[in-house]
Amino acid sequence: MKYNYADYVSLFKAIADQTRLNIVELLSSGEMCACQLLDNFEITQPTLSYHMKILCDSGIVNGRREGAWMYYSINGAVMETILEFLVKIKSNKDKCIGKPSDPCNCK
Amino acid sequence: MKYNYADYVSLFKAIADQTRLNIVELLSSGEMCACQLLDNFEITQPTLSYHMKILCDSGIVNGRREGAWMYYSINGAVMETILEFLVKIKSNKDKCIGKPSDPCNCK
DNA sequence: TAAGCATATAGACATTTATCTATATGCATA
DNA sequence: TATGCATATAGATAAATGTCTATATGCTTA
Repeated sequence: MKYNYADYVSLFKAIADQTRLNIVELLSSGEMCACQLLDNFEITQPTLSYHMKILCDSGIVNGRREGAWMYYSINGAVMETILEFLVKIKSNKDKCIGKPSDPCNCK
Repeated sequence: MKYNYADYVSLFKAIADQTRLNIVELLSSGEMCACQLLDNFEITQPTLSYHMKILCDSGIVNGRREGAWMYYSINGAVMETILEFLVKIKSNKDKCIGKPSDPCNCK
């Protein structure tokens, strides 16, 4: 899948929230159902549902329905995509050997 | 430096904005001064200043004053910290061989 | 020291976000 | 099929966010 700029922003937005980052951490140890997740927070069920929608829409989390239950898990491929993006940003500078520190040419 | 939970949230918040993610990408090719950055956007100088404060406060970007000018650059160590955090989240699941898929025990 | 430029801060404001309560939907089972 | 449980959606609302204009601060140089 090809990611554009706005996609990356929505990926980072998805994990730029205390509750959602916590959810992602919980899911990192394996699939969990919504009610199990809910036990870990002081939020209402509709609020969890709202957060899960944001996480699923971003692609970071996969949802799987099994009867009445929803099971959620981390999407490893999307995590990999984020990692590659950050590695690229981090290493661009390192690769640039002997870059002249251009003086600011503001008039 | 030791990072806690709220720190990671503020790191992701810092790059969870179109303008700021763009700034970070620009800085990935090396140090730039504020006025150079400003040229790349359709925002006012105070708005850039607001974004740079968020990026610097998070730690992702370093600021260096040289007379009247501010020079900004990526903080590689902090980028590395983010990467390690995401790698941990991604790999937790992979490491878990033969994990029983616990049935949901909601009553 | 006075003027000018680069950057930061303050205050106002519109938009977005996270949360709740109430209610709808949809599956399972008595 | 009627009831109950798991989850989703709608609507309201308070707080946070991103942007602007106006102004302050602070360095540099004529």
